[in-house]
Amino acid sequence: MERSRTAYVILGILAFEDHQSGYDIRKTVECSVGYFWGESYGQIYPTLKRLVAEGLIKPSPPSATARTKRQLYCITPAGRQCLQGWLAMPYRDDPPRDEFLLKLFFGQEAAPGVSIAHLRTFQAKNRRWLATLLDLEKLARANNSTQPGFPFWMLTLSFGLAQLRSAIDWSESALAMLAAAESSAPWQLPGAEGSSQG
Amino acid sequence: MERSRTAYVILGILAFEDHQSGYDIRKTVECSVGYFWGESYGQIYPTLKRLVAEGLIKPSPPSATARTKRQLYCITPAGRQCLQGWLAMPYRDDPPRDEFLLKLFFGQEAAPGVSIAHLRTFQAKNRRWLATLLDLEKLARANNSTQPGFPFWMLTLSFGLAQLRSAIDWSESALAMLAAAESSAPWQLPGAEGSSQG
DNA sequence: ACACACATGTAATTGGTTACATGATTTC
DNA sequence: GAAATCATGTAACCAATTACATGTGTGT
Repeated sequence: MERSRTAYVILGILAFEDHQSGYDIRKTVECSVGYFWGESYGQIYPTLKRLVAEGLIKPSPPSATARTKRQLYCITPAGRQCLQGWLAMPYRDDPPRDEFLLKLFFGQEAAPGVSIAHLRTFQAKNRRWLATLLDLEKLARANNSTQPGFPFWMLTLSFGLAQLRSAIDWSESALAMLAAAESSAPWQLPGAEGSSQG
Repeated sequence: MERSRTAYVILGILAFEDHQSGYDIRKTVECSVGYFWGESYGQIYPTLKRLVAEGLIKPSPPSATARTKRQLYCITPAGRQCLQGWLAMPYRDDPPRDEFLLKLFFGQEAAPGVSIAHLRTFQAKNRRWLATLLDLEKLARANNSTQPGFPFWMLTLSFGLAQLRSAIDWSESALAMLAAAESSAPWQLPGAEGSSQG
């Protein structure tokens, strides 16, 4: 019963905006749930066919005004029901995987400066994300605030903002700590030449 | 050059504590980086063999006091160097994947109460994690505070604590919001019978 | 006609989990 | 010596990415 979650993402996206192509769906995913979910074409197109075969979505007839051959889809009642069923099931936690934290954890084994560099990258990425989400928020408030799903979108958005702010704050103090430690005590590395001066 | 990260996790673990078996390593992973990384046996054992073949780790001879046949390993100088090389490379961001947020995002399509239930689960899980990390922190401060890697461990730990606290705070307000919305306006679902009172 | 971006699709690969099978140690 | 747990390993499977191949529309 439990299949690839790509199917449900597609259903979810089509549920609040019908008549999208695979390409459209990918883009919609990117700029709505992109902060916490991703889908690739290699996953989307096959799934679209399967969903059609199962009657959960159907190709929508090209509208009179359409001047391209792109295949658009819309969700069927069965599709909505399927989506609803999935939503009601307990969510599953994907295995945690954060390579940044992993490298930081092993920081003692790294050459001097490595962890600081990672931290700076991390900080920059998080700031960029923060800016993106803030833009998105403004945009959403302006254009979509009457949509029925709006409160839920805002919820996930505010989660992202909170996490990012907390991550950025943490990275500040972490950087301060590492910088202080490095200048005061350029620690020995078991197998690295201790030459690079502070 | 870039291979499965399992290899580096193993190297990293052995780098600060030698003479561990595959089983040990798994356990060590779980209770050190478990908050943000996981490894399965199916991944660890084959990798151990490969690492031996490549000379990055080696089986340690059973000590005189050992009374079991478990195979222990230690890291070689080449292994340390390999680890160091990997640590110095930019970390890669794994594709984001958070099913909880996904379901919350589609909350409008869900039956009443579903999102609230997910939120409560989320909150409970986060509180449990928080307790776990706090325990871990106490333990680490008591036993390992003189270890050279300690500052880095604390860094990842404090990151986890900050993220969890922010997540819990958010979940409080999110729950409040949803509860208010549900009681004031039990919204219509497009395809659900609108019977359930309150 | 040509170039370029838009759009769709597929095949190969992979990193990883799960489930299963089995052996070794301890405990009662 | 039977049961329970510790420990090692493998085989099957799977979701998902990547790279690639190709078609389609648009602007010049």
